[in-house]
Amino acid sequence: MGRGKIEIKKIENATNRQVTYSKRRNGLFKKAQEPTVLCDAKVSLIMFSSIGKFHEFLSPNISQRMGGDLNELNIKELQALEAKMNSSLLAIRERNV
Amino acid sequence: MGRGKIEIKKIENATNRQVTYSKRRNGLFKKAQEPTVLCDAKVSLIMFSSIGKFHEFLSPNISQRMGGDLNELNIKELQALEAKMNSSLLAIRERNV
DNA sequence: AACTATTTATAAGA
DNA sequence: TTCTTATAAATAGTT
Repeated sequence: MGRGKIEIKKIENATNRQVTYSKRRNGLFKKAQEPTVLCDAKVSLIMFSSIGKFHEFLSPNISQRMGGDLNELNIKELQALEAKMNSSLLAIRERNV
Repeated sequence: MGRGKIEIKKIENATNRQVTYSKRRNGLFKKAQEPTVLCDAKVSLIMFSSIGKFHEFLSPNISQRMGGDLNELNIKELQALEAKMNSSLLAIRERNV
């Protein structure tokens, strides 16, 4: 990466840490989106920065994506998972975390 | 990437699609783990392959990670989010999706 | 599973 | 913050 290899350890300077977080968040979101297209995968990605800022990526509706491959019971479980995650995310958004 | 640029569109061959899913899942999990160390971030990553196989990455306990930076109300919200996600994940694991 | 030619991501600098 | 660019890292196609 960049101008020379880095160690994977906490970046102590808060400004540099935030800059790296933003850059890597962008990269990670792109890397999360691509297999949803290439591989017909479902991906849910939730991130909090060290100062508690919240970001998420969710691939499109899970029952549409998985519809041909899973039986009806599994689809219901997946929908229940998605509903619970969505309600949790809504709760946290309302608190403006 | 690799031997020539690729288009981001669904890989039609099922074997190639599964191979690419596995390679990219490994890469994505590494990319998800690094900012938890570098940037003191919290990351939750959930993936389903096109055949419904489930994989996840969760960074360590959120209240420990965020403890110094958020007020008590925010910590409780985050713990509630984590608890709901964990119960959802447990439910889906029990169905062996 | 491993290799490797290329593309992609990104750390540091401007 | 946004852009550049030198270098490290990821990976598609191949073996």
